[in-house]
Amino acid sequence: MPTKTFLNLPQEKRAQIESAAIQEFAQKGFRCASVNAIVANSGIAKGSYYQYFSDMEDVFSHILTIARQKKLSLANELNSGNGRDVFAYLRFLFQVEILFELREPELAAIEHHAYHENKDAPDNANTPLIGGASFFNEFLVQGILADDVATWVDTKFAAQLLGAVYHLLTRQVILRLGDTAEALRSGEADIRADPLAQSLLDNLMDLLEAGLAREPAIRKDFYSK
Amino acid sequence: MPTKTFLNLPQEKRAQIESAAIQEFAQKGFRCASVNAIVANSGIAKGSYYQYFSDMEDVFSHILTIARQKKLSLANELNSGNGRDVFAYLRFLFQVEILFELREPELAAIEHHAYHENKDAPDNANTPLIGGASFFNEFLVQGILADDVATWVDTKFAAQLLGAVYHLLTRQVILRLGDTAEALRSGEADIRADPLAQSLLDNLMDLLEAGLAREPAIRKDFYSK
Amino acid sequence: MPTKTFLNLPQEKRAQIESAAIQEFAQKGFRCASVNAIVANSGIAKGSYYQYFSDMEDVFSHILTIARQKKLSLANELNSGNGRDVFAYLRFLFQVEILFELREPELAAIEHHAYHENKDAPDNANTPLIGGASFFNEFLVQGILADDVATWVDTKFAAQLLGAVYHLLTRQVILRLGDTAEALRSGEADIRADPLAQSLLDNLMDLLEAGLAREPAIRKDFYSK
Amino acid sequence: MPTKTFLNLPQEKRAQIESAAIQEFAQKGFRCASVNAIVANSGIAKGSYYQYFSDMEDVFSHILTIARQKKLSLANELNSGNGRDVFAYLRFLFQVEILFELREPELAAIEHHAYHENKDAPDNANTPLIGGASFFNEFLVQGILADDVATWVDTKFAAQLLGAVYHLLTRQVILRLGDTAEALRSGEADIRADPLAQSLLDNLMDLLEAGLAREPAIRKDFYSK
DNA sequence: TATGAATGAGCTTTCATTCAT
DNA sequence: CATGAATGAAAGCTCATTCAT
Repeated sequence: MPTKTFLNLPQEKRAQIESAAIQEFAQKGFRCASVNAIVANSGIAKGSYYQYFSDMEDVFSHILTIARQKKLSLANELNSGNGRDVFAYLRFLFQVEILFELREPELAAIEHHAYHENKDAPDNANTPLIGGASFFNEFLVQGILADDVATWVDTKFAAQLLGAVYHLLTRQVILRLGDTAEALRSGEADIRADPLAQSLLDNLMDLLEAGLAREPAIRKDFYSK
Repeated sequence: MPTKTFLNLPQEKRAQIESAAIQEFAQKGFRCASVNAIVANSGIAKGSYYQYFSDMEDVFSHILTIARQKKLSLANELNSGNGRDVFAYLRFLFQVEILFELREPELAAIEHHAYHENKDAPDNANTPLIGGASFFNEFLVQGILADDVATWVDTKFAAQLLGAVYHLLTRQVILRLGDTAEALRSGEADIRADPLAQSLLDNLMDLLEAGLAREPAIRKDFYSK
Repeated sequence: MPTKTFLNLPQEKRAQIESAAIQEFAQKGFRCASVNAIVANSGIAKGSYYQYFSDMEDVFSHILTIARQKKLSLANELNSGNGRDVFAYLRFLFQVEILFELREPELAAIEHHAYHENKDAPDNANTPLIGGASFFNEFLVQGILADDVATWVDTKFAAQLLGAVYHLLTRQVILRLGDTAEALRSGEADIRADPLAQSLLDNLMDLLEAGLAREPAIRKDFYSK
Repeated sequence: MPTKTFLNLPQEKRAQIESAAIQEFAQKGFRCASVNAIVANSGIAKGSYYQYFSDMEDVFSHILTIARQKKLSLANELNSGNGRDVFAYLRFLFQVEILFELREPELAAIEHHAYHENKDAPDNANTPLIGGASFFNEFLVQGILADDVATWVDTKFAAQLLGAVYHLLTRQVILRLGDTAEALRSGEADIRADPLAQSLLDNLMDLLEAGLAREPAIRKDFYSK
């Protein structure tokens, strides 16, 4: 955890340092990140860095926490209510991730790195980790209980699948968005209403849902309509 | 590309160097790999390294080519004939990948690293890249033509999905294999006949196929049998 | 000398700081001691250190003074009266040193360090330095005057010898004490009465006394045989 | 142990590096010695240092070996034959040490540091360690066997005494030598013949010998008188 | 062609000291 | 008076690369 010294820093300075760290981690991931680069980009003295953080892990998990919080607040911002079925919620989660990737591409990149390096922030952090394997496992278990997900599904296995999709496919969605991406990023367009985004999400959800939902045949009818 | 000097090296010495590089890349990936470590583990002189390779990229793509070849020969070894439909072939591909991960864990790790770092070997390489996005895209296109894959499927999109699964889920399968893994690795057991392995593959294919195949309802009948 | 500010500190706080410094000097000696370590272990602010002491020398000689005082009070505690001859007194001094090493091992270590680094506290200190060369020289001079020490003895020379023994042999004595050491340390046993301790002191004194006493000629005769 | 690279260095360069290391260790001892200082004084690149030595221990024990060898060759140079009794040999050893201190003051200082920091070179070194506790212990055991040393002497204990004297008193002897020191150092005067040196040695030996020789009882009688 | 010594920039980390609050 | 944030120099050590042999 960052030292009290760091947490008491004037907002501006703190942001500067965090931004430098984010930039570094986004480019190089945790394993190749360099203290020197962070120090150089944040404009602080080298000695100061070590008064704020004990080591690289320290900064990294701090940044991951920031990422979680940002994503969480984005989710809250986007949330239109509850009472949705599991797949609707999954769709919602993907929307959040897409927006997160658009608005905070560096933080998203860091989370992806963390996912592949198995460097998720420790579980004891207050904010839950959206997109991790255990998150999706719990999600699927709930889905089965709610009768949304087929009982034959191996939840741990499928959770891995969802995790993979979550971390690798949203980027693909964004590539397809083209100019719309900028509009979504700036808030000019609403992802919940944008036709292109929704059509891409349809596509993604079909891929997943048809394999997970109880009655894919019904939707097939819909598509073949 | 490695220099002619390197390619003319006695087989044994070449293997030594390649092995050292493989070990290094498997541990640290491309970005964090160190020349020093490779040289130290290969028992060659520091200067020799620079006479064999122009830079780190050079070694890396050479190793990737080796990985491709090893996987390809494994595929050939496992291949029992043709005439299969697309999903049977996909199932076959996963079997190959699982075996590859068991037999050449370091090379597999390197491929995964490469996949996530977007460091696939250049396209001009002779051997095709099994598991890349363009590979799966072509695969799905053929699937549609063969009437195995639903026409509504966005192939590029689904190819990404397959890639993600391919690189992230085989490891999960292996975890489930338990002791069987060793038997498969040693050749004592045949993955094409092993009940546990096949049951896990069923699981995996169901997840994918039900979402991709034309008539998932039919299989549902099978499961509910 | 520590600043007035330091000397006016509440007893408890002062003790805390001194204890931290003692610990540091005992471990690393004067030359390798670190300001950071002292500050960290004493729980005071970094800036405060520089308000209490001008530099490292300052702390060090302050600690040496403490050591002298502690040893002196130990000597007084142990002292059973006067009127002893010089060798009896020397024996007494060794007892003090042994007890000091047992009861204040860190302070003793610091004194040893100081002795070998020629970092005795400055002479202007009020408390005399037991164990220094000039102390033993004066001691021997008195011994000659009292007719206890042979006149042919070069006092400055022999003082060095006593100093060396004093700083290097007491530790050896302690090693021989075994379990008795703990009893002496705790006060459970009295060094003046303990048979093992006294026997070791006999040994030590024999080594010294036989060489310092009045009539080497007798022994000379023996050698010239 | 220094690397082969170092041992193959041109004599001149090696000497330069060793000299820098010697200077550093003589000033600061092992614990406070700095790689940077050695590098700076030897005129080599920082990277080169680490190609020669693995760490500070490495250089240090190399230097200690040099010291032993130099002292040994000095002993051989000075040696006038054998068949001496133990005390004559001890006297010889002190002569060697005094000359060593005069001719190689830095190496001598390093040995003293090592003695007090318990950093003697490992025993597996080929050259024996003159002046260590185990050396003197063996020496005294031989003395008893040869009937030169009194049987009541606790050899381990007395060995510590001799070690202390050896490392702390020779310097004192040198202080007394005054101008003669320079003559001895340059070889102009022979320590074996110089009256002042011999008289100081007489003094030193009297101090030791009278305490170690056969018949303390005689002196005891004197004291009990 | 093979070698491995040489190098200085770079790394992470600790240091003693200052100074505004 | 007490504080502790700020700092840059310096610590030990690794790095990729060159080049003379």
